[in-house]
Amino acid sequence: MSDGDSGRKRILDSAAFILRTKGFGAARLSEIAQGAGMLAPSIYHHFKSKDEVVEEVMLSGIYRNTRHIVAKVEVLGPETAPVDRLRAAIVAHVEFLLSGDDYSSAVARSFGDLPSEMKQRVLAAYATFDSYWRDLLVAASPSGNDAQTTVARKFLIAMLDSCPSWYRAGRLGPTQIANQAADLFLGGFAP
Amino acid sequence: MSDGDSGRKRILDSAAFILRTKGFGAARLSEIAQGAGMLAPSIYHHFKSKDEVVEEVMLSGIYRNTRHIVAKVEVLGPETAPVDRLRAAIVAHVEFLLSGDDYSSAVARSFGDLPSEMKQRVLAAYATFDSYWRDLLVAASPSGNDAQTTVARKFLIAMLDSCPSWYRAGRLGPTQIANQAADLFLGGFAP
DNA sequence: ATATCTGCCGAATAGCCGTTCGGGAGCCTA
DNA sequence: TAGGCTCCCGAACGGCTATTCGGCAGATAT
Repeated sequence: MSDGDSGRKRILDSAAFILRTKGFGAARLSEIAQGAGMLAPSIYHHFKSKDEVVEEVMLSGIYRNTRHIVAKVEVLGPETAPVDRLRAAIVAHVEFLLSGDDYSSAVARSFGDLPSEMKQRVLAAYATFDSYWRDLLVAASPSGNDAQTTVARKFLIAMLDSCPSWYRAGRLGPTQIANQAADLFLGGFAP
Repeated sequence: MSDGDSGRKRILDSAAFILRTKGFGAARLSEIAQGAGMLAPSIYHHFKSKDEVVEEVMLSGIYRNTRHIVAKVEVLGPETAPVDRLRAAIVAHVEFLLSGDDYSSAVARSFGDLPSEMKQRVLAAYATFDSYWRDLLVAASPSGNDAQTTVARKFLIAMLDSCPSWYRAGRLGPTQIANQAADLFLGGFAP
């Protein structure tokens, strides 16, 4: 959010921050504008509506989150065990969320509250993200049961996405939380 | 929500349903009133403000959810292993959420979006619920590490609370989902 | 210097939503 | 019959918010 950035980017950065911290329902255009160093009407010079700003934040969040995870997984050798690929994805997702990326956190926080019309449009982009997780889980699944991995995926993503809502910088760093998430999901709490 | 109920209860039931399905940010007083079979101003005969309605829904949701879980756990004999007590709690929580209790689902969905002032008040009631989980986890924890069980608790509750947002009645019933949640959390995905 | 384009502001508007107020219908009590 | 109480409605108000519009400063170009 430095002053050198273009007005458009400043608006998106500010909106991502607001959506992450306050959620969609409490995101006011005036506050987004303030974070971008301008007043509310000035936003309309860059965007057609408030919803357009929000939608672009959501799409950016999904894209960059997906890119980050895929990169961290695919950097592993092709002979890496599926479980280790899944572990890498979990760690990458949590670290990305907790490292302070407002866009991905905004998605985790506000996606469920989006107006249904916008939600369906964003869902198309989300499908890429979702199916990547599906492939990872299916490959690593011992049982191979389809319904089970689907439910497990829902649980996993909900679990990981909750991080930004309760994590506070303290004794445990993002990497430790990320590894614990992987241990917990893969190995269980009381094996 | 039958017609025989008092106006006050009809309002609370309707509000719980709205909060569960649309979330706090999109909950309109007019829609709550409509679900209760009346018009918006009539609500003020029973409650002082919209926030008061919401707060009572949250408190009821927490109370009845806690009661339900505690009952299902404490019915087990005193010699039941801690892991089995934890398992019973997980199953009870998921079943309660998915059985269609709007109050507990409303808490799971809308608690994070509450205005901070109300949130702190509700948090006091939530502490009972939270500490019960803490005790269950500590007792069942193999490591006994405090920070680890705290993080595990956050992950667990987030995981379970997400159920109402993605569950659709179909092949898998609430009980099956509940058992799978317990298996997943306790045993892990790829042990 | 004139014209033009970009990026922003000030003022104003329209709509939605929570809230207030006065009153009316039904019912119980005396 | 008269009074009072419960529960609800109709109308209206005020505040907040997204949005529109006209204009102005600064940079750039001609």
